[in-house]
Amino acid sequence: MAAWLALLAAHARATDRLEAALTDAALPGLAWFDVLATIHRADEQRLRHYELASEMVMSRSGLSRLVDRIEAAGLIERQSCPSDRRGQHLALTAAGREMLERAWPVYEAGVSAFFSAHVGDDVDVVASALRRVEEACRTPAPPCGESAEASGAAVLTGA
Amino acid sequence: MAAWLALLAAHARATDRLEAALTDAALPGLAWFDVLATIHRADEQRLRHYELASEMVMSRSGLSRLVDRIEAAGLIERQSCPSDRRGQHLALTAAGREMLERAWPVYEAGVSAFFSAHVGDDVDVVASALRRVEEACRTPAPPCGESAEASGAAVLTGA
DNA sequence: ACCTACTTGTTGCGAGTGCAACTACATTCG
DNA sequence: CGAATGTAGTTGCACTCGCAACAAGTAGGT
Repeated sequence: MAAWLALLAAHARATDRLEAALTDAALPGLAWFDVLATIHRADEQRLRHYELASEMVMSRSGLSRLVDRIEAAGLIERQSCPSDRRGQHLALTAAGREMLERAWPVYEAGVSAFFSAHVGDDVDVVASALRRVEEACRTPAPPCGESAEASGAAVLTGA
Repeated sequence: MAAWLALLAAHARATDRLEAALTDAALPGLAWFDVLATIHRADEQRLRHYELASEMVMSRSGLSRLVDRIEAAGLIERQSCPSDRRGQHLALTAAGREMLERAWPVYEAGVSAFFSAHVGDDVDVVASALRRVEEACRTPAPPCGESAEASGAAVLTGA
């Protein structure tokens, strides 16, 4: 429980600081950066809308408006998808790639200063533990319970 | 950096799940719970507004409105403070204490199911690492730099 | 005492988000 | 083929939050 409270507090403080650092550098916020970086990591540098929604933890409507804003800023563009006429590919523009390259060092330095430096040698342990948490919390609610016996809190596992 | 991404993802997924569990149980969300629990932890079960704001990571305006809502629900009450006539003490009502007792088991079970269970034996290492991060990110910008030499990213430490 | 500077909490406003409803398209089944 | 069901993305609405501006009160200097 103490660890959980520490997670909440550390996340809140660190993202606050990082956001402030990005703003000070006249760069877009974490949400924009996350979109740009996620698209950049994708295979062909482009992603379907729903793929992005599953990577980021965000509703489709929120993501739709976020994409609107980033597109209006000229950093990404919507490309109609030939194989599925209702879908769209999201791709970085040249300006988007440039922005990402410009923001990356600031982001990296911020993470280092506000997070990595204080975690120190425990970084691997922390990373793997948090990855386990993320992995376990990824499935929202598969209606048939295949994990309804682990803890006494069956109600909490999705049912 | 991988650890940072894991922190972001784990936090987002876990809080999402926990929030959903609270909603399913017809309980108030994490923010309300945080306020109630923080007041409960305080010495005389009451806190000044600004003390609460420094515990939670929230602006004064946001907190003011949040307190409005919780007070309207009858869970806390504003008491004028005798020693400082502009300030107010925030205290739990009987309904607030009852709500906290009712929410606590659900919250605890959720943290256990979505977080603690997956962290496992590394819980102490993770907790202390995250506490270090929180501690270091707490001070927003003390104008005189007493820590402007630790990393090369002097710009990021508050200046 | 009085004036200035700071602190505490509230309010107008704009920005961002989720839910539910919607359109458009795809897929499946009769 | 044609209807029913499911999926992708957008939009109306309400809600929450932070910033800047504000009223009320305190603290310090002359």
